[in-house]
Amino acid sequence: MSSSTYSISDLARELDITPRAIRFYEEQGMLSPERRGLERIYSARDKVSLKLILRGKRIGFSLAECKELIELYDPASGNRKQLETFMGKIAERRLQLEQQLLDIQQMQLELDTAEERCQLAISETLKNQ
Amino acid sequence: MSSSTYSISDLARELDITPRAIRFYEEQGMLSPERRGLERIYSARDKVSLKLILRGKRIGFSLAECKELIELYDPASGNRKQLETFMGKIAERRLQLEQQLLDIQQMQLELDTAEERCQLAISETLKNQ
DNA sequence: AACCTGCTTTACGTTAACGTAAAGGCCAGC
DNA sequence: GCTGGCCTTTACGTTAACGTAAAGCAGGTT
Repeated sequence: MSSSTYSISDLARELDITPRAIRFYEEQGMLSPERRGLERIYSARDKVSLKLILRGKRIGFSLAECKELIELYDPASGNRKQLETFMGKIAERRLQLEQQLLDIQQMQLELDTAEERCQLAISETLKNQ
Repeated sequence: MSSSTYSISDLARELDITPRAIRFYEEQGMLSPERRGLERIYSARDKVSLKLILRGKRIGFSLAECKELIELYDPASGNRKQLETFMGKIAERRLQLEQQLLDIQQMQLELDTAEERCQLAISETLKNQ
């Protein structure tokens, strides 16, 4: 009960993922929770890692990339080259995002005209009934 | 040579995808090019479909969703319910994009401080040499 | 005729990110 | 002492989106 520890299902519920996923992330070396016997005991730090994973995923990073992301938060890693590499990836993803925005805007325009055509067709159909 | 027809490798080069991918899209019912014997002959319309697929993918749509997207451009499809369904998906993706932007901004902030800490650590190291 | 180039089909392989089933340990409550 | 819940491990299964290898046709070149 020491204020900020969690069971696996605690975290699963709170972060809205399955226990299986959490164990999988551990299997991939992204987490290493304490153990009480067999039971996993997660710390606040583990929770932060999990949140990083989820955020990374939302942005479109692979789990491997999310792992690098977590390692940046590891005090043991003062590696500068890695940091720069990673900032590069962030930049890439930014460019991708911009492209996605353009794509969405373009689609929006096209859907607008498609919708017009569609509604026109519908009203024509109604007339002839 | 009738002005706007293409071979599979023409399109592959131009759109920067593999012939294998193009055939795969056909296998999924997203394309149905003419044939001259066995050889596939692509029209301008096929090219548009391919571009729609690629744009859809960039936005993060699955091929199945891209297929729906293409069907919206099919004159045979004046189906309104489908259109509304699809506009819904677009809206969803928009929300996702907004979340992605927030995530990236958040990461950016955190990386900024991480970078500071890192450079501080580096300069400390240099002092001690 | 031999060869090369580009196209074709068939079909098994691959990667990521888990899902899911089977089998069992540990403890609270009835 | 048994049931129910939550935890565990092991291990095979799944989906998407192609990759890749094998084998062969068809047409132009040397």
